[in-house]
Amino acid sequence: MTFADTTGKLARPALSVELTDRVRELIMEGELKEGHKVPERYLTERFGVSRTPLREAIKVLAHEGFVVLVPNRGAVVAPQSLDEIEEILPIVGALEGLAGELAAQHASDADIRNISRLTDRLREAFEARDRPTYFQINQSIHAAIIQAAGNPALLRNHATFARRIYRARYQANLSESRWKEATEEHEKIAEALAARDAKGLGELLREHLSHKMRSIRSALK
Amino acid sequence: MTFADTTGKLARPALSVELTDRVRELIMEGELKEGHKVPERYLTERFGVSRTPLREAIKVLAHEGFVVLVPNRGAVVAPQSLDEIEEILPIVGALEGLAGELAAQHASDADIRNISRLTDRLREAFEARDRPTYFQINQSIHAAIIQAAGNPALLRNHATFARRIYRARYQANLSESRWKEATEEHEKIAEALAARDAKGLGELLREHLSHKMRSIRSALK
DNA sequence: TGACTGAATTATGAATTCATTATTCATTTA
DNA sequence: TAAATGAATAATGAATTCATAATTCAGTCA
Repeated sequence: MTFADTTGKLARPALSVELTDRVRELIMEGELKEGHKVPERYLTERFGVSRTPLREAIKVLAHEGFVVLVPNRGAVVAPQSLDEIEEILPIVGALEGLAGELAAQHASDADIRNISRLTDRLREAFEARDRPTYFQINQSIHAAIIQAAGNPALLRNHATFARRIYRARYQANLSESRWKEATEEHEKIAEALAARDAKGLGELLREHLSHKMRSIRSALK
Repeated sequence: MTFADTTGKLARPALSVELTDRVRELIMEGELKEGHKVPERYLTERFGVSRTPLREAIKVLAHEGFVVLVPNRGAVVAPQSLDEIEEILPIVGALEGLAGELAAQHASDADIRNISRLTDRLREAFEARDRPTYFQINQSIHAAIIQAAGNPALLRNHATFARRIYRARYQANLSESRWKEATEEHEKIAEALAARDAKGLGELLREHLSHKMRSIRSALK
């Protein structure tokens, strides 16, 4: 007997899994505000479920770091302090650095072309000073590199951490000079990938994220 | 109103948190065998709890990757294939590399002396060809470096991944030549830390783990 | 007024119950 | 005999119930 699911559709996922994603979105979108309690009753009514699967979801979100459990007082949305970001962003950097090394080894030529093309568009968005487009392409590039690494556990773990600093990473205003520098770093990243320079790409990505950290730090202070 | 807990003892942690640790131990010790179902009924009776907190624990373990949820068929202990290890160990390497960089910056002088002393004892255990002691000290050194990094999120995340490959990492027999090499690497690691060479230490740790991966791969093939 | 007390209310943590889905196993049929 | 059927059994997912802890709030007293 095997669990292989050739249809992929007959059994729908457990409610708690669905709820984990939905509640996480509420936190990321800021509807559930940091420092506030997670309103169990409201959420069960909103999603039309009982407390059991919701509480399972909250346990998982606590493990991801989105909420903090307080014994006998439920869960509180974890605050997004600068300290939090200083903790998380270096981890994202280490993971993206590894992703770069793996991507340099495992990426398909199509992956590389795709990232190269995205990098060209990133440059165009910078030249046009089009921030929303820039951020969106930037995000696509980082996602594509993680994807190209071909390591599912890395992909999942990165996603968890990246989501926690999503706003800081993509909504922090960056200075003109840092913006230019970041664009140039992305071009070097695309080159290292095309050259399949694993070590170099890993190093470039770690530095890129480290610069990003510096930029956020100065913006928030 | 604040949640500060000056006593740290009055409220005991939720059952589900306790159960997460207990069940994880059962998996790590091999009592719950990979590929087998997680026996809900047996575990509730063994621990004297109801299914509710146990199932919350299982959800968290699924998120950690120790078990896999199968809709309407409960949870299965995740297999420890070579593929799994090939996925996880590089992530541990990236995290330890970061830990090294941070430790080089933030470690106290006492931390450094402690790790240096442990490294001396590691050398002695190698000279005596005392594998159990070597493995135990080895583990202490890696744990001390992560600790010294002073990043709680990194500590937690590393622990989760490290536990998943615990057996492979510390019980895989290593060859005489690799053993010698690993011991020497540890001495370089201690030196780089003493010199507070962040980049160098990060690089050394990433390489150390990468060699470990190679050693496990050849042992399991 | 303003801090304190304690009953009423509410929320939480956990056990239990219930509906649904999977599994087992005896029986039938080719 | 071997495969197929379907009733009986067991396990799962989710809702509900229950005991306990926290919070609120009216009343008391300085």
